[in-house]
Amino acid sequence: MGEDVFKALADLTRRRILDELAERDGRALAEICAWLMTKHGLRLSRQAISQHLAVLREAGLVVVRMDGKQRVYALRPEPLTKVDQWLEPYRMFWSKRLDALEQHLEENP
Amino acid sequence: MGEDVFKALADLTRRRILDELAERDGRALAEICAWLMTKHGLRLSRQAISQHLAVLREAGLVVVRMDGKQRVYALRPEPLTKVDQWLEPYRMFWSKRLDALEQHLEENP
DNA sequence: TTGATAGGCAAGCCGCTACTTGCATATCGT
DNA sequence: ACGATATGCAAGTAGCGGCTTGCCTATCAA
Repeated sequence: MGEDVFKALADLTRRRILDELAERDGRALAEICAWLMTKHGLRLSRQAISQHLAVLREAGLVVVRMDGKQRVYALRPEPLTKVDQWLEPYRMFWSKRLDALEQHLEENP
Repeated sequence: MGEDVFKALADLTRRRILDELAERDGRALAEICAWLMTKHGLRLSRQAISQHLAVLREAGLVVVRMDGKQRVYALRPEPLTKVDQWLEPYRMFWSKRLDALEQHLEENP
């Protein structure tokens, strides 16, 4: 737990898993697998996805709930605030350019 | 160019370099090195930092300007908007509480 | 109980990545 | 022109990360 969130997000498949959980939270491994296959055409073994989920769990981005013989994965977006906070000082940079653009358009209609 | 921004951000040292450039933009390699050493106690060779900067350049997060025998690196935060955009759907999760608080305050002034 | 379903654990493979070392190149000062 | 400064390029290494395969466990259904 508490592993680097940025590293967890570095992998596209893991981001897709999070996206999937953001849309429909509380899904079993098999469901996530099937969804990745159909939507993104990924051909990954069940274990591959399972290991990705383990990484997400390490980063605290996901929690598991036992439900019968299924393990239901649920999104836990709190660690993403660290990314959001890190991003914060940079936001002024691209808002500055937008401001400059706006001003330019106002002065040159 | 156009390499994965998320992968570029996965490394702590690279994030620190960006942070440094965000504070004081347009710095030479030697300056960045010295700063990382003193502030974070890192013991990395000049080449290591140089390679990190190459990765950041690949990701479009940094541009280089030749200035005499120095190469001045400048921040280019635009690619970070991709991270910001990806983060967007998740913001509602942690802003829900703030929204609820606001609504409560509006209804109970 | 037996079989089928759902998934974790462990070991191995391979490519990528962070880092180092050594060499080459270009610019500035003298 | 020469040495010092500032940096890139190339090759090599060690380790990590993503993936597969094989085996084991646990739960449900008949």
